[in-house]
Amino acid sequence: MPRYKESERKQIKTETRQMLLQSAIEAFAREGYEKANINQISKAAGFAKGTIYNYFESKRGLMLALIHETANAHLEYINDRVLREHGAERRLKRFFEAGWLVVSEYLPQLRILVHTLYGADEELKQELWQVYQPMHKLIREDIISLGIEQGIFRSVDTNFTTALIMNLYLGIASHADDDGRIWLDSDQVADFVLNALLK
Amino acid sequence: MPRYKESERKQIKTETRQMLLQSAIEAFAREGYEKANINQISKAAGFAKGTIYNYFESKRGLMLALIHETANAHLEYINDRVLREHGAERRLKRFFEAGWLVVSEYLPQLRILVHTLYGADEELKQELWQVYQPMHKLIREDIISLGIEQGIFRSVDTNFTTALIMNLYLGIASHADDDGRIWLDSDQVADFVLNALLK
Amino acid sequence: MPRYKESERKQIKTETRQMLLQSAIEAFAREGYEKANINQISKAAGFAKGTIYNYFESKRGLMLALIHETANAHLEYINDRVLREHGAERRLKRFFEAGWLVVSEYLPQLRILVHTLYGADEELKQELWQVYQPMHKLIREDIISLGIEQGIFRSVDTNFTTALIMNLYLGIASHADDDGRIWLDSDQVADFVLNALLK
Amino acid sequence: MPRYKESERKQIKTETRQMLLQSAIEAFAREGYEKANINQISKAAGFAKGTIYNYFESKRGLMLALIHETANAHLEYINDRVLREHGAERRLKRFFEAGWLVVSEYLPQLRILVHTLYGADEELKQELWQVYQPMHKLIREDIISLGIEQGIFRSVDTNFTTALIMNLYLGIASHADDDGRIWLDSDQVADFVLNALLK
DNA sequence: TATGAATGAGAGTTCATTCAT
DNA sequence: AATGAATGAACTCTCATTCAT
Repeated sequence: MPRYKESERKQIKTETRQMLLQSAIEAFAREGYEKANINQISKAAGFAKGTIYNYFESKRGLMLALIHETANAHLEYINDRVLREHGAERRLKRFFEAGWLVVSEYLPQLRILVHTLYGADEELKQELWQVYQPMHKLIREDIISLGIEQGIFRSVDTNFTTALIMNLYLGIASHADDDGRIWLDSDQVADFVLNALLK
Repeated sequence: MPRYKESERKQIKTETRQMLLQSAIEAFAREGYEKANINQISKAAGFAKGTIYNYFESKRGLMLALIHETANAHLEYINDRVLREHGAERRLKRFFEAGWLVVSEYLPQLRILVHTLYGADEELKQELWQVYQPMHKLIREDIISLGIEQGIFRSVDTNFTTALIMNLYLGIASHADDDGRIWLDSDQVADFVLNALLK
Repeated sequence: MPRYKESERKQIKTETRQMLLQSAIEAFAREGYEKANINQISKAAGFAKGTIYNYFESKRGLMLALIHETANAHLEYINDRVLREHGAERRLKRFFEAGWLVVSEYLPQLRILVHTLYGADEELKQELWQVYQPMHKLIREDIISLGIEQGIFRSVDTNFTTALIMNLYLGIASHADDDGRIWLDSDQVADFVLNALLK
Repeated sequence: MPRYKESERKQIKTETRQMLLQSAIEAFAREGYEKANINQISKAAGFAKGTIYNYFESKRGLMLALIHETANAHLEYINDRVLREHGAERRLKRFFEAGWLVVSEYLPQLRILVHTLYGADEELKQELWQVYQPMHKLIREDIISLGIEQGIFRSVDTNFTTALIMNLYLGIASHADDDGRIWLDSDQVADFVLNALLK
């Protein structure tokens, strides 16, 4: 049941905010944070320049909000799908599978994620790093450690392996084409990793 | 007719160019291409703001020059070290080892490389992609195909595996700290990959 | 939805635009297109330097807008006064008379016109040439051809004579002093031309 | 020191100077004074940037020198041809005829003349005005006054008529195409003026 | 004399942000 | 809440000029 039965105004505000965020996602993904233009974002969302400042403190505030909302959706999406499985091997495959789905469903958001993670803006990078801790935790504990406990994975360094997997995922996903298609197959990548991990 | 030695001028010109490039490398690595300031780059190199335009056509021209010169040095560095070995397994280890050395010797250049490769600027991205073809070729033909021929690697898809390796290398290298130290050990990464490749 | 009157905004916008144009007219007339400074034009109009770009695309766009608006006013002014008369001789006199009035009322605009028409900027020149076609037509058809039809002018080449008259007008007008006074009398010039044209 | 060596130097200096001037003529005619580029002028003449400053004080000094040298050549050219005749009518025809020849032989110089005379740079304009006094004098005294004395011209105001003639000449000449062709015939223009002047 | 590397004032332009309405 | 006119710092780039060689 809906936790937030709100007044009409709040509803409008929320809708406006969502439209602005959506517009920002497209702009940041296409142009990058620095080049993206606040006025264009507002206009593309159907509002005037100033409107954005009723919902976000600044361009940076907008970016931070966007990072948080994207991360939450992203984490939930992956979590759901991974934890449906109970074996480490299938969870790993699910991870890549879900990851590939994220790319096709949330392509621009993922692009922003990659730009930020590999970009020069340290503050944004830190923010992302923190906000994505749950995903690292998921991989480390609910996949790798689990696999070791289950006796199917070699006793690898879990932090190390988590980092490798995240890097692989992001690195590959970042090369998706404009329709969200990735030229590497999720199964192949999963197999590659499994080959390195399985006893 | 000039009375001074032509070579003297040439040298001054070369030195200035190098100082400007060095300054640009630091700026682009620290701030990213968009935020980096052309005038500050000139100033930081010890020249007036206009000087940079005696050597480079534009900010973008400077960036492109930098990409090309960095790539050439980088490629040569890796090539040299990898091709000293003749076994595929040792070559792979050498690749990561040399890669790790590159990070500590050419940290800012590598940061620029990563920013560009995972950034939003498609034109620069294309440029990088092309200029780094020789490194892809090195991995694909002189390491992976070789290993398969030598009968020590499984018959993996060479393009696919090359892409994975490049992504791993860049992804991990991009997290080097400011002294160029990488928290993942080159041997461990090589082992991870070898585990996935060795028969 | 906006709560203020839409018309109110429109008016502010129109007024600002006019002030910027006026300021530009003075600057371009005084300094010429190349030397005139966009920021100073904004400042002189009482606005910050960026404001001009809310109204005009670029320095050149401002110049083009100015050319068009000036030409329209100028053409209307002359047309009105010339076509009040019905004899070719009186129309010719009126043409110079009105032309002299234009100089005193629109001195800076006329200076810009002359700078442009005799300047090196081919693009602006073309623009002017096109926009002033109606005035050539007025002279050629409503004055010279008319005079020939009315049997009072010799059968001169109408294009040729139109060109001469325009050149005379602009050449002389360009030497107006800073109060818009021309040291040649409009009647005298008209008489000179009439002497060449009357049977 | 032997004198021939001295003169040789002067000769070289003069040649260099002439080449620079020639290059400047082309640049100023094509681009206008403001947009023309000192470095390009030097380069086009086959010299380095700095060389121009061995011969001229500044860009403006170069322009002034150019104005003077052009004017002298121009004046001499016209004077010669006009004063060969002894009747006012033929002198007037000769004036336009020679004027048309000047355009085809000295097209870029004439363009500079026109840009300057109708441009916004008051200082250059003044300079031109003064340097062209002899031509005004030629028209006023050796053509118009003469014609009146000879009883073939009406008793027009000589200053006034001189101004008209100069304006006609320059205005028309300025529309020469890039090969120096003028679309108005010199005889026709002379006839137009004679019609206005002859008794 | 000729050179061309270096200079730095100054130009046009962009755009995040403010704020009165 | 929404608007959009106005702002001005900041940026890239140009180019006349200087000067050591």
